[in-house]
Amino acid sequence: MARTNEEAAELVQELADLLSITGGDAYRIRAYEKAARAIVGYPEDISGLDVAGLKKIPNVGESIARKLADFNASGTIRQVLELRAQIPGGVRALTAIPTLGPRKALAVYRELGVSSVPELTEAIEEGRLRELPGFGARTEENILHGIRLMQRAGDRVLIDAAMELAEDVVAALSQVPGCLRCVYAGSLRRMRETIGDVDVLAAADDPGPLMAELTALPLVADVIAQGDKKTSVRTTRGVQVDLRVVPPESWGAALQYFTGSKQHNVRIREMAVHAGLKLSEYGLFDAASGELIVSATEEEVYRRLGLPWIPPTLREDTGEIQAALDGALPRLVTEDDLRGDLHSHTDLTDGTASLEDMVAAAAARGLEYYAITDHAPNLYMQRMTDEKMLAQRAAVGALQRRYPGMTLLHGAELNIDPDGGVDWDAGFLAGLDVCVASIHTHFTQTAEETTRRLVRVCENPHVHVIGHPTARRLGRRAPVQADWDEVFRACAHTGTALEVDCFPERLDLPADLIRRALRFGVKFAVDSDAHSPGHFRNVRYGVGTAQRGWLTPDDVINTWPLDRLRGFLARKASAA
DNA sequence: GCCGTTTTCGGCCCGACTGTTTTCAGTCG
Repeated sequence: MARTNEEAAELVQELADLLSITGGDAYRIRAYEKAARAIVGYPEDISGLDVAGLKKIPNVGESIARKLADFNASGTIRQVLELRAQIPGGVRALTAIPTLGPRKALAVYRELGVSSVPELTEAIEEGRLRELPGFGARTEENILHGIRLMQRAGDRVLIDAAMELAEDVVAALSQVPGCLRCVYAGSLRRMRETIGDVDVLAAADDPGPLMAELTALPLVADVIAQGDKKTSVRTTRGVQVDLRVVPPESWGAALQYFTGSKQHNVRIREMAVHAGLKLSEYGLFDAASGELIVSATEEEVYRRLGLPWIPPTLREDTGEIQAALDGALPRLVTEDDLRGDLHSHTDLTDGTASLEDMVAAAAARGLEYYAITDHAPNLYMQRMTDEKMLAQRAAVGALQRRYPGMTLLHGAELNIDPDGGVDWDAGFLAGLDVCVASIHTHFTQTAEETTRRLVRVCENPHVHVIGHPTARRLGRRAPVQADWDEVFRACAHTGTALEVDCFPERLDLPADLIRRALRFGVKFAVDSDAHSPGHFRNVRYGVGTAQRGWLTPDDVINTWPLDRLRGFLARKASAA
């Protein structure tokens, strides 16, 4: 169901992008963008809605509702097709390059005929770009830097896109008669933040029908390879899907093998060799006799090697095997462990849902406590004021009466200024239950400056959580540079938690830094940063990242009972 | 194009920063 909304939202967003290139009214473009975000976040599947139902989506009025009805009927939007005919798709792709927006994209297309990233790179290398009015050497340099940033993400896709694709494929294949089991494996099962290709594993005595079903899926653009054991396809969005079909008795060994990582498997196979065994995707065998020992479940395979089952999110050969041998594997935090959420937005700032709808959705998640933390005034575009904040506090208080089972917390997402200060003074901040503070500007300070900035904000007695600490956006913006050990030391010392932001393009703090911070005794908050109810779906990815950072429930303050959490929040203020 | 305790028109996401310019356009959050 999520996909319908996302496909529709993508078309509306494309409409906004194309209009911004052709030069439409800015407010109209913004209206499309707002609607697109609201559609993604809308909890209901829009495919079953008529015009009247569609108009209930925030920021969707008569005109966009009719376009969505058009989409429901035909799978596309007529105006999008018309605009695509005027502007090549490659030109829109150019606007994905950081520092290159719609106006510059149109200029290079009109003046130089450039309509793809490779053509743009070539034009820059030939020095043709700097000839255009409004362009110069620095512009060329910045664009090249932006292209490199994009290419570092390479052909990998964000985890949510890969996950939705994998779940669709698994659902389709599971329906095939003779399919005994079907799951996704590979880096997706390990919850890597970006995914190169999607690995799907199935068990069946006869692979034929499964291979046929995969190649016949509507999302398949072309078939790369097709055989008895393995079939590879590329989807219409350019993602490769590999399907492996194994006999049912090999299931455990195959799942272990295709989950990886490669490095983890190398170590595990070495252990097998030392024990006089041989491990392959078909099972664990006696090396001498070739006799099958175990293969049905992952647990059996690990156990026969003297190991407990190792969670997929830890299988990176970064110490998990030794920990398993020592009986010291962490009890990883799960989505079920989360009692609360400490970072979310409403339409008072840049969220797309009302306070009432966000709180209702939080209650539906079964949360015991939920913090509303809209943006603070220094992020000027959000137009927050003291008055709005106080009015929201009153509204939260009134709403609390309707939710006896869930405690509402009122807070804010503060902006960390270049020196480590925040939006409000101590007096105003003292009236808030919880404060997240985040970097939203000045991303290119030196490491020394950013370190000082973050340490200083930790020392603020009213700041409880540092939001998306590296401020990275995968494929869009590099992380800020800092002496992280110094920051972690300050967090531990001051009792400031670090956020694990669940947005797929953030997943910030990243797993490797989480693990490093853990050594300093830092606590964490796994937060949705939801701007609409639909964003609560992202929590699984943040939990995956937390697991990759080896976090246990005790490390994550929003798994704690409310009393313990309040103690953590209060200790900071009382230290002032 | 959306929205409305400012209600069917006239607001709406404003200000900083960068790089290119001699006064401002484009991009970003």
